[in-house]
Amino acid sequence: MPELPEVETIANGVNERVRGARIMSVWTSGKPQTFKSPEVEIEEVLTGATIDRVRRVGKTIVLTLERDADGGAPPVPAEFLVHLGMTGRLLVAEGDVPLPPHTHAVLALEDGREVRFVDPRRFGRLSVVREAYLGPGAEPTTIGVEDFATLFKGRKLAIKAALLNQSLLHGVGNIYADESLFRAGIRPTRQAGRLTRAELARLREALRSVLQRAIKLGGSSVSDYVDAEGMRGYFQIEHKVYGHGGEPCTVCGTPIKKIVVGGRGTHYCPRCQR
DNA sequence: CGTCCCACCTGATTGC
DNA sequence: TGCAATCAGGTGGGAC
Repeated sequence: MPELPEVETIANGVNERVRGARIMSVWTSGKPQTFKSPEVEIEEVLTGATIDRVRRVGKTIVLTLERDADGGAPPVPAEFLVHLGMTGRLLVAEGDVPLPPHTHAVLALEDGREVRFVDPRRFGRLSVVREAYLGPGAEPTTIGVEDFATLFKGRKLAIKAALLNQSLLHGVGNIYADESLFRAGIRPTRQAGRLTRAELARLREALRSVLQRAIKLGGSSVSDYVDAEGMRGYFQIEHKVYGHGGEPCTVCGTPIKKIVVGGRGTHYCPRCQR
């Protein structure tokens, strides 16, 4: 479901609500696939900890934890990592509101509220790490033009597939890959290593502006995405190609094509994107 | 190592 | 209406 702008919206929302709150108890569902760290370890690290802050790294929501030194506590620093997969949600709710189906973790806070992880398809992952989490790749909203160009040098795969590779840039997913390639006028099937300097510069700028605009609008709500407060985003209104296969291009009127690149549905304008 | 493809899940939508 | 096929915002592992 969520890419960088959606994850950032959720992380910021959760941060505002639970920053400084203390976790009194933890419940986990026991679905093994959901937990990248052992459930007992997650429960042990989280229970009694204070949430120092919540931020986004790539597509991962990171909760930085703090503990009193005298509590028989595990070593600081510790971070709780929430990856939402396709359908994951991280919600803050009053404890007396019934748990939605497919809830896999509940952090009960001191004041009666709960942080809940809900994920029907179970592609999401929860884990704890003992050091500051940096993510697998470079940050697309701040990367410089030189570093951006270096990422793709000598690569033979399609630029669309390269944009989705989280160990190069992290945070870019299917929607924003298609939308940034459209705005940069680059066909998704082009070999990454064969883009010109000018095209790479355009792509970096398009990516950055699309991501920042989407963050401003609270992300894209394609089907059921909602932020920590249950609010939808509005960037889907500005999608030019994603989800518009067969419709006329807003720039030239040519029908938008939908093909498969790197196993993912890929939308582009055959006239505007070369 | 780089690249490709599929499995991992459930639910919504499409098509017969 | 009913049911099967198809598709979905992501990743990670195995094959080559």
